[in-house]
Amino acid sequence: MPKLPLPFYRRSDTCAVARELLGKHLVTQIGGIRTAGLITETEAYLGATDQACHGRHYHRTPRNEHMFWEGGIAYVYICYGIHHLFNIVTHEPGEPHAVLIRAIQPVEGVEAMMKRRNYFKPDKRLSSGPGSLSVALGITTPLSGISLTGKQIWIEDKGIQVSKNEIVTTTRIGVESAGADAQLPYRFYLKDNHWVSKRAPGIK
DNA sequence: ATGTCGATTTGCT
DNA sequence: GCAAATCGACATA
Repeated sequence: MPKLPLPFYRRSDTCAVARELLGKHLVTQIGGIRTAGLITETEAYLGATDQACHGRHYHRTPRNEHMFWEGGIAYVYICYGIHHLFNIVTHEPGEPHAVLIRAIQPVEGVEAMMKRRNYFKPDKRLSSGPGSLSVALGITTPLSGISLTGKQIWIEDKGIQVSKNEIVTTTRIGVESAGADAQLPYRFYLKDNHWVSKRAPGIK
């Protein structure tokens, strides 16, 4: 199955990338183990002008350096000291845009995911939430900056069609400190899908 | 140097 | 339902 090519990521419309990633497969081949899941939930972070984005005002640090690189690479950072959050960098070099992958539905290597997570039974918590899916797929900060056309992490299009009315668009999680930008509708998830971290109020 | 807080998860009260 | 876990960035000293 072919990997999504670089032009898919190198667009300036990061929200479009975030929406189109829904229904695609996120695949990792780490430590000789292949694991994959269907992307069910994403968030867009729109660079210099987005107050919730690590790259706001083009502010550059060792942690967020990879956000400024070319679209089509991984940006992995640590949150709350323990969680490794996986993002896909979009846009041209110099514009710190990215899509946070917030949840997946396990498809391949479920046994390996359960082992990594120390679970004995499949459970929604296995990979619904950005920190937990990173553990399930074996994604850690040393992988930040690697290409998504390489041999460790990539996206595959399985031809699953996601129509507009199957996508819930709502506000991002945990960005209260971003002021007015916390209200921006930059979070997307598959309606009716079990493997989503949190549902928007009143939406099944 | 020290303290606070975050794109979160978990176990225990 | 709450608080601990504990890295990197930043503010204050």
